[in-house]
Amino acid sequence: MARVDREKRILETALRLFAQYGYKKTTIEDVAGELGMTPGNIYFYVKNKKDLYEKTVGNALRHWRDSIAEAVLMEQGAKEKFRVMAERSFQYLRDNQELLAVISRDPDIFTVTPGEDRFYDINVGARGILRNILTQGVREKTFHAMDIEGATEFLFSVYMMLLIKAYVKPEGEGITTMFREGLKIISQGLGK
Amino acid sequence: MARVDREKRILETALRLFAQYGYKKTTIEDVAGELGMTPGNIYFYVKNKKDLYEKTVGNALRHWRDSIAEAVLMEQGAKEKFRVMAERSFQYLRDNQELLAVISRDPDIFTVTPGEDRFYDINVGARGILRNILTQGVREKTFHAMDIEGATEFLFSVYMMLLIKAYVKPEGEGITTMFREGLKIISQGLGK
Amino acid sequence: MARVDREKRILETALRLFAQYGYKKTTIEDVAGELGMTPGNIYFYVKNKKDLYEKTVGNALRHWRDSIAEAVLMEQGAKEKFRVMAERSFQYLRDNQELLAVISRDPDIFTVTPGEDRFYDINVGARGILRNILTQGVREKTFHAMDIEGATEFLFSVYMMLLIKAYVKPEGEGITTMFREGLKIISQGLGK
Amino acid sequence: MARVDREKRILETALRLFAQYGYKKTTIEDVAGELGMTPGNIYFYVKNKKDLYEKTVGNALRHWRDSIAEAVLMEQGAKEKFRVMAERSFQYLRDNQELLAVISRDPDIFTVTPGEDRFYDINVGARGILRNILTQGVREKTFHAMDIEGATEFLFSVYMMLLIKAYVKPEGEGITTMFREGLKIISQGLGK
DNA sequence: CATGAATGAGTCTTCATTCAT
DNA sequence: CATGAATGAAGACTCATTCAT
Repeated sequence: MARVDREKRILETALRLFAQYGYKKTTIEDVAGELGMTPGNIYFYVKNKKDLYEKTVGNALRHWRDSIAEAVLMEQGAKEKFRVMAERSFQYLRDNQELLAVISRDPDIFTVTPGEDRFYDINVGARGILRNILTQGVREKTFHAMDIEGATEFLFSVYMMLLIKAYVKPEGEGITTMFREGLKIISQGLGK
Repeated sequence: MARVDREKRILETALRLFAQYGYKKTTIEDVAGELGMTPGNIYFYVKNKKDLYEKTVGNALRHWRDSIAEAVLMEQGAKEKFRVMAERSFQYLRDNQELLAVISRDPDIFTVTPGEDRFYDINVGARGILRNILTQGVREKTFHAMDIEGATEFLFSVYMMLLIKAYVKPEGEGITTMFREGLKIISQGLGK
Repeated sequence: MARVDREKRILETALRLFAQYGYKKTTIEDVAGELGMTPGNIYFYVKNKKDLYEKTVGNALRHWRDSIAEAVLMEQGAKEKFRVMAERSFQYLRDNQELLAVISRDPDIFTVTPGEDRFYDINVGARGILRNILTQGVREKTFHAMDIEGATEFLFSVYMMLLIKAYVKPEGEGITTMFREGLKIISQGLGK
Repeated sequence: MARVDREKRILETALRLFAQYGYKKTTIEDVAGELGMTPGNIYFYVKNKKDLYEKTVGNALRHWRDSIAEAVLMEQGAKEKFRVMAERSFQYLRDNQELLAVISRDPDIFTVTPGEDRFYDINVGARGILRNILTQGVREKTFHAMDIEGATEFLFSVYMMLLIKAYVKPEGEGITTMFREGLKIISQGLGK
């Protein structure tokens, strides 16, 4: 029990530091120091610096994806599901801006490279949620007919970009109008 | 003359290496070696590594912006200008993927932070082109009424994102359908 | 009983690992892991890493020496004894190549340093067997007259070297002809 | 000129330290400190710690081999050449016991592994000298007929072993008689 | 007896930067 | 202008060893 707790604390601390300083500038010593332990001891829980990073990000992504999936499950219609998905993502990342900062520094996290993907299953899961909603919407005739794969990828990317802009680099209030306009354009383009 | 030429060669080489390896992993020695000179000598042209990076990126961005401005000037209608702007960006970056790769690694390049902006004037110029087109389109009633600032920011970001996806991280042919679907949604949302 | 058994298993495992990786690269954790125990627990049976090494080697050398002594006891003539000694060494080490590998990595094992010798008594015992045979051979006039001490040391060293070459670093079949030629030269030089 | 000199000094110092402490326990800092330079600067001349070791040993072996080759060239008959080769090796290593110590710690230096050999050409060269002498001796009927390859390998190994015993681990005066007896046996076995 | 966890001292290696020549 | 050489500070990683539980 204790072991798992300590590992959890390490991953949380690492997430915060990676978010703040980036991979290169975050040292193992930083992480250890913050937790009142020694650098060497980190290696008891983690193989590598890279391993620490990957465990940290994977962990955070998994929580995020699960939170969204859970929220979507409670709705019925495609439009509702789409709205809830957007809202929950928005809220979740508002409360977990460290994850967002890490994503913004390393957008390859969401790149589904054919073959060797660091977070393959998580990525597949995240896109799967969106894909299901679009599929349902087209079937219900709530959405225009569309190429599901392409639209999924596009919306996923646009949405992540918007969130990053919104939270990570808040350029004054301009962000709000950008948001509003962007969603308007997307909605007009998407729905019937 | 010689001095300027040599500086130009340095910036070109640096761009290629920053694009390929990123800021941290590109060493001054890499740049020097590629040019057949010594690390020490680089410091004759540049104050430090960060200075080299900023000169390199600024230089490349300026060329890009000028190329687009020039193309837009030749057209009359807003729709035409919009189309030409998109096309020229597309072509220019197809031929200068190094710039794109650098942008993709450091998206803050386009963040217009009030006050301390590394590439403030270039960013203002680039957005200015798009803003003018949208303004003209709304005036001509070719486009829906919209909040110009917000829409500019949104479209600018989406377009950069699409280009990065297209050129920097080509995920097979999936990118093509994503492109098609994305543009369709945007067009439906934008035009009347 | 249990205690002794566990210690025995530790020494056997350690021998295998020291043989494969050498002293420095063999970690206490390696040994413990191989046995399904923890590094800390090793220290219950052994004072030190060095202590582990010395117990391990000493143990293996003792078995080897005893096996040879036993075989030699069964023969009468010096020539027979010499032959049996060589054969038994050959066979024993063929079945215990780990010991050989350790010797080959740390030939000082056989160095009889006056005073502080890690394996003094074992070394004395091993050479004693050979010395007795030579002494008997000279007395029986089966062998040339010789300086017993010098010849013992020489033959002991050559024989160990041959075995190491044969088993530890088999350089293809070249080793066979080297063996044949070497023994021929030695025999011609030794016997009448 | 200066560069080569400094590299030479590094290799000489490294040889002394590797001889005294072995590969693992010799630190880059030791080498640098001994020369009044910083660890980092060593890496200006050498890629790696392993690279330093290999350059060091290769350099020393080459000198040794050349010295012997030179001496052998001055003699005519096979017996003379054999004697001179032995003598010169003996003398050379008496004056360069650091090389000998390194060899004794890492006998694989002389292992001609099929394919990837760290000191392949030097090994081939060294054995070549001995092989030529044996060939000539057999042709001149000064030596018994023999398998040249096998005999070369055997004598090479025995000789190296004797030298190591003689210089690296001098076990009192016993070594002298061992030497005498060993050479007597070998000579009786070799010559007619 | 055994273990999990922690420590601390070492060691290699990288690289931006400087500067005498 | 250019170079070769040097520095110094940082940072990742290893592992023997200890000890409370």
